Formats: sequence, structure tokens, C-alpha cells
Amino acid sequence: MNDGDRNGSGPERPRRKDARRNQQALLDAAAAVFVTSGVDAPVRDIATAAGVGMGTIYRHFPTRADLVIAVFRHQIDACVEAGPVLLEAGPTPHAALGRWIDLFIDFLVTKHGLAAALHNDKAGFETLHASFLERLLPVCADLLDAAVASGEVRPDLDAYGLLRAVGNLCIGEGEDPRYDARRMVALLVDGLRRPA
Amino acid sequence: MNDGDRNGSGPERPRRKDARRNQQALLDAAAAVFVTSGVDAPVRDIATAAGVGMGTIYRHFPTRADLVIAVFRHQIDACVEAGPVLLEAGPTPHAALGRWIDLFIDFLVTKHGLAAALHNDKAGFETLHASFLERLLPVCADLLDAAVASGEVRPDLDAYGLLRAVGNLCIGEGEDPRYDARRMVALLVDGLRRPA
DNA sequence: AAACAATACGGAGCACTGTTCCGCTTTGCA
DNA sequence: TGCAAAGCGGAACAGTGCTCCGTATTGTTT
Repeated sequence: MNDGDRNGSGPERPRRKDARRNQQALLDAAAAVFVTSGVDAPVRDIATAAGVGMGTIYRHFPTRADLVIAVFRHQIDACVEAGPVLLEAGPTPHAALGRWIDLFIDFLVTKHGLAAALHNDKAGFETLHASFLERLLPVCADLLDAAVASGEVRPDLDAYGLLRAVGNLCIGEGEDPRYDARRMVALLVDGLRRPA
Repeated sequence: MNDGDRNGSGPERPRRKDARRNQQALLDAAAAVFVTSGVDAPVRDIATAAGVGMGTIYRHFPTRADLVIAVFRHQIDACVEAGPVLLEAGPTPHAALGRWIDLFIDFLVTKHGLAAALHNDKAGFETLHASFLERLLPVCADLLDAAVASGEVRPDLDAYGLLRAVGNLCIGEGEDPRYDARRMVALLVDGLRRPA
């Protein structure tokens, strides 16, 4: 849809064949390593898994964060595109918002430690945080606005706060069976309703 | 009150005078450095600020986490002791729970990055997490049980989940003015009420 | 007061990060 | 086939947490 935008923030398509091959190998290897070792996996491990050297990884992705962003780009895109669809399909805007947030949680929770990484000061994870937020914020804002306009949801909330709260609640999900992030988010989303 | 317990998990009081002096200097220096540089401040910085070597810091506090725990011990204690008091004072158990959580938030938010540190896989921060939780969990459970017993709060929630959710929501508070952790926690706590 | 263990100290050094740098190789074009 | 441009590998750098061990301090015993 908006491939023009995509070129703006994604890595450029290399001119040479070997470079393209390596870039793809890096993306595949990173995806695989993230699954087994989490998004905090050492850069060296990813380079080794892809069969390339350190220099190569950093030419294609100037920073760890850029690699993570590239790996999860498609899923973020899917989340972005699901927003309007759900809004039109759902019985009410609040229901649509709830479903969309479920989608977002799925994304965060399936990636090992992504939610935690999003809020790490270290390294260039602010970049990661900013990048994901930039894409998701408008979508979330639309859903929230619609829910507010329909009178279902209290008007004194911004999409940014909501998105961050959900992201935060997902941290550590799966590490301890006693903590159920989805449940907590459900509680929060329920609390969004206009107080009767 | 329970000083016996305290000896169990805290650092031992050293026999020699210089050792005691250094231990206190370390605690003071750490507290100061945590304020200016956050709880992630390099161990070397703390050692330097205290005017001691690396060996000294690690003899007194085997791990970064142990130092953090020792520094914040008094405030955790205050939080623990406030639980029963609030429960008896508050108009209702749910109100007491809310006030106690406010206290907990104050604790987390005043410390630069403590909330984030609590959920870091890196280093020995699990120790930190476990230690704080171990102390606060019973208190929170008592408050929650009382609120459930009074019929104010839904019964299908455990204190562990609640405590973690609150801790998570506090991550990043103060970093971005658009995110208000207290507000999000308030929303969540409100959602705890038994659905009418 | 002096000798002497026991205790504690300092900081160099190790293992592990993310990231940079640059001599060498591969590629694609002329 | 020649050759510049593009790309590559991995050694090296800086910044972590933490360990180790030769040296200094302390408190006790003669």
C-alpha cells in the first residue's frame, strides 16, 4: 500500500547479488536466532548463523535495532493494516479496539523478550521503540477516537499511553506462569469504558 | 519487628571497623549514584564514588542486585509495614489496596529506572525481582484477600499478577511526558472491581 | 609493645557485550 | 580481460559485570 514510506525507513536493496543474498540470509538467521535465544541474542551469534562476518551485518543494519525492525517489519505491517479492517468489521469500536490489541499482544508475546527489549535504555533500543510506535500509533489513535466518538470509551486517554501500557503489561509474559499478560490487558481495556 | 528475618537475607554486619565503614560508604555512594545515573550505573562508578576498589564492593555485595536490594531495603520495609495500617485505616479494603499501590508506585517511580531494572533478564536482576516480590507479595495478598472478602473486588485474581502488572506499568514513567503510569495503574485498579 | 593470624583491600585482568575499521575479495561493467 | 566500485571478514576497541590474589589493615594474644 504505502511502499513509498517503506523505502524511507527500511534498509536499501543492495545493488550486488551477493549483498542481496547476505542481507536475506541475515534476516532469516536473525529470525531463527530470535526464536531460540530471544531478541537480545548477541550480534555475533546472528552473524555466525548467517555465515557472514561482523562487518557485513553492520553494513546492512547499522544497529541491532535496525535488524530487529527489519525482521519484524512484516508483522508490524499486518498489525497496521488490521486496524481499519477490524474497525469496520467489529460490532462496536470498543470491540474492534479490543481485538486489535489482542493482535498486538500476540505479536509481542510470540517474540521472546521483544516487549522487554522495547523498553531497554541500553544500546539503540529507543530506535526500536520509536519505530514501532510511529507505525502503530496512528492506527491505535483511529480506533481509540472511534471508540470515544461512539461514547463507549472515556475521552480522557491518548493512544500513546494506551499503547505503552499494553506493551508494558506484556513484559515478562511466559517467564512465570503466575503472570498472565493477556488477562491484565483485558482488565485495563475493560477499564477504558466510560464510567456508568 | 522482624529483625530476625532481616538478618536472613541482608548482608552480614562485618567484624572489622574499616569493613563496616566501607560498607556504609558503599550504601551511601550507591544511593547517590542511583539518583543521578539510575540503578543501571556501572559498578565501577559506585566503587569510585565510595572511594573503594572493585574487590571491596563485591565482597560486601556479591552482586549488583544485592547492592540495590540493600539500598532500598528501608523503603521496601516501609511499604511492607504500611499494608496492615492502611487496611485498618481505609474506609474499605479496596480503597486501602489503592492507597497501598500508590505507595508502591511512589517507590518505583522515584528511583530512576528501578521498574525497568526489575524486569531485566541481564545480570542478576532476577534476584532483585524475586527479593522485592518475596517481601511485598504477602502484604499485597492480604490487602487483595480482604478486598475480595468484602465483595468489592473480583475473586479471580492473584496478588502476584497484580503486583507485576503495577510494576510493569511503571516502566518508563518520567521518560516521556505522554505516558502517565499512575493513570494507567488507576485504570487497572478500577477495573479490579467486581463487575456490576 | 611486638608478633601474628585473620580479615579486608585494591585494581589488574577475564569474559562478554555492541560497534568500528580497513586490507582483501568479489562482482559487474566496459 | 581489465578494473574500479561495492562488498566482505574478523581483528581490534570501548564499556560492561565480576574474579583473583598479592598486599595492607585490624584486633588479639603474648
